[in-house]
Amino acid sequence: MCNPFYITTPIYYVNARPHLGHAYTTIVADVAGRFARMMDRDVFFLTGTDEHGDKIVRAAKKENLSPRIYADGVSELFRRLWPQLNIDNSAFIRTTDPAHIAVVKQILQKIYDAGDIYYSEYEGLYCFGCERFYVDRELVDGKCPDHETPPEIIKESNYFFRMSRYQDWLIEYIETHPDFIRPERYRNEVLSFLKEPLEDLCISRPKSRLEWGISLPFDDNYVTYVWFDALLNYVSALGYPEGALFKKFWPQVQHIVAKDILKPHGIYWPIMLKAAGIPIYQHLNVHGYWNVDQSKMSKSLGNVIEPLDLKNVYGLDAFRYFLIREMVFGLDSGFSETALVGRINADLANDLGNLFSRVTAMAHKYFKGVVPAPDLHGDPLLTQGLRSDAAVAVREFETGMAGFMFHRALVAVWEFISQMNKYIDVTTPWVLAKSKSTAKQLETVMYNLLEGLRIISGLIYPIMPETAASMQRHLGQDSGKSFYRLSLLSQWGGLAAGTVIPKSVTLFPRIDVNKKDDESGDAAPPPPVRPIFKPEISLEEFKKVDLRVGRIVKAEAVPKAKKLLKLEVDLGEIRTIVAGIAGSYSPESLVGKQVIVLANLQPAKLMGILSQGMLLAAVDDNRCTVATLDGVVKPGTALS
RNA sequence: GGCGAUGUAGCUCAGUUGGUCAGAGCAUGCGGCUCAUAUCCGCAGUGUCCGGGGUUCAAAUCCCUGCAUCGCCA
Repeated sequence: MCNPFYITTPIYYVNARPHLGHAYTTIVADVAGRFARMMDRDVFFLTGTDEHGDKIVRAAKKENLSPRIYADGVSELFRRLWPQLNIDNSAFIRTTDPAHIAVVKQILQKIYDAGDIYYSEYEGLYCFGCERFYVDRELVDGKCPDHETPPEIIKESNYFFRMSRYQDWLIEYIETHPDFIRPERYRNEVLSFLKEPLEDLCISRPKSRLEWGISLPFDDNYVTYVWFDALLNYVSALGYPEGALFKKFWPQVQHIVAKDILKPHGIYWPIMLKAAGIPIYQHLNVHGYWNVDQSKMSKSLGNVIEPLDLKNVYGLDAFRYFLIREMVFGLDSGFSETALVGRINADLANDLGNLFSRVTAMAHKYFKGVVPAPDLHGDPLLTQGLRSDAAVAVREFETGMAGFMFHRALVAVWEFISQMNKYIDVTTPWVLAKSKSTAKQLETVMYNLLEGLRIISGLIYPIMPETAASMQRHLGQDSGKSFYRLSLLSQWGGLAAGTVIPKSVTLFPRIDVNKKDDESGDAAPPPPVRPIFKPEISLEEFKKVDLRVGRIVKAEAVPKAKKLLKLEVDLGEIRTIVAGIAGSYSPESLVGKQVIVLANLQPAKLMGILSQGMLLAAVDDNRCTVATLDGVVKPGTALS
């Protein structure tokens, strides 16, 4: 195979858990990737997670985790979601991967050496509470909107990427490549933004403010601005600059993003590529938002419905179909259970499912499940009718898919499904079956219908891969083969006469809307918020942790420290432990308490005191509770 | 505040260069068929094409203006 095709989703920022928007983008990428396989192209499909930056540090702090552990946990949530959505990605990149970090440094150095990065001092309004700069218009009455305190003017030096130098180049590039950014509305948005002078991009953060990032190769006092780091994943994942994947797939790349990150992808990214001497990507495909209408969600799952949970209720293929069919790529769409059920009943159950069921049932009734041979010399109305309709459907499907107008591709398929239903009505196989004299016509009609189903099953493959395979099996085909290749679908007559087809099947059960309403009478408890767990470890790894029972024998406040207490704890031997629990415990209340101590933690100095271990405690909204035991045991007893 | 987009049947939306352009799907009503998941097929609608003004023989389609919603920018 040649003709490489590279498709990407954005790497998702791990400050939030996966939601419908992430799922949509990734399903679209999956659909585009599977379509490329239909075209016999060699596909590389990349997704992953973006993990650096101060928002991650803050999100981690909220959960009382280190940025690394926190990012590991959320990244894992994404990684585990994709198989549930039948996402066929080739790789999953993380910006914390060492290989990615190395590429970022390499490219930064290259751009720096070329003179497109410079060092400069500037002044800004900084809120120490938020640990970030604000511009005037973000302030409320001159105060930070979160902390309601006036920000301070501070000076800071940083590195800047000379984007302004490439402004005219980019404008010209977009104008000479009309569908570089599509749909057109987003291209216009970028162009209108570029009418104003482009400011250089600050691409560093001093480590005094932020440590969670990739160090600049030419100044170790700074880390890289998260967008500059993140965008480079698209090339680092391919092993830039010498990797075989990079050489094969770049720049045959289609990026897919939601409209909120148009600017980084439409402006920063092409300029970064240009500055780094890398060929520019093919297309940026921008989609809109899903507005979730909670009022049109049934309450049977709880008060607030996660749209993603509906895939478990109604089936994954139906869910994928709905997302691809309902949203006009580029525009916003409404998401509701009502709309989902409407699509399932009308399009999937009534039109496609029922068509499949009635045709295969007739094949059994009239031919004992053996595909008859068509009579090619009969009435052209019978022999040719569906043939040209199928050709039109395949052609329009291809145009729609290739142009990222997925809903139009599906409309074309459903037009053909409708023509199939009409064909049955016109040819009336049940009448033909009554007389021996019309046996040939019946054979032709049934062959054409079964052949039409074969083509439909191939066309729906990228959107509903499971249903496509199921249809193939029920047409007596080997569903493991690449039946979805467009070259096979554009040719009529691929189904062999004599093929034995299995019993009829219900592809999509109809959903009884009234029944659904009855069930939703009582409000169920809200679904629990699933916590973020750290990545799995082995028992061996856990055994490295030495937990002991300790008894606090002495406790005193540490001078000048708000939160710290100095404890002496009996673990069989007396240890000094400094614990940050003064906000919740007075020293005297602790003496005599039985606690759990991490005994083999590397000692650390806190306020000049060497702490030889750590108390286990649960922290909830800044209040902390020390872990104790259910009964009294000897100090120094190990926990396991 | 600047720029731009959108405003078409109950709902979701098509309508390329002004002249069968007043449409599709869903929902509604009626009729037909019985192979099929009470499914399918046919028929029927209803619309001040956001309001107002203008250009033209002719405007949903072009221009101006107002309103509403949304987006980007400041």
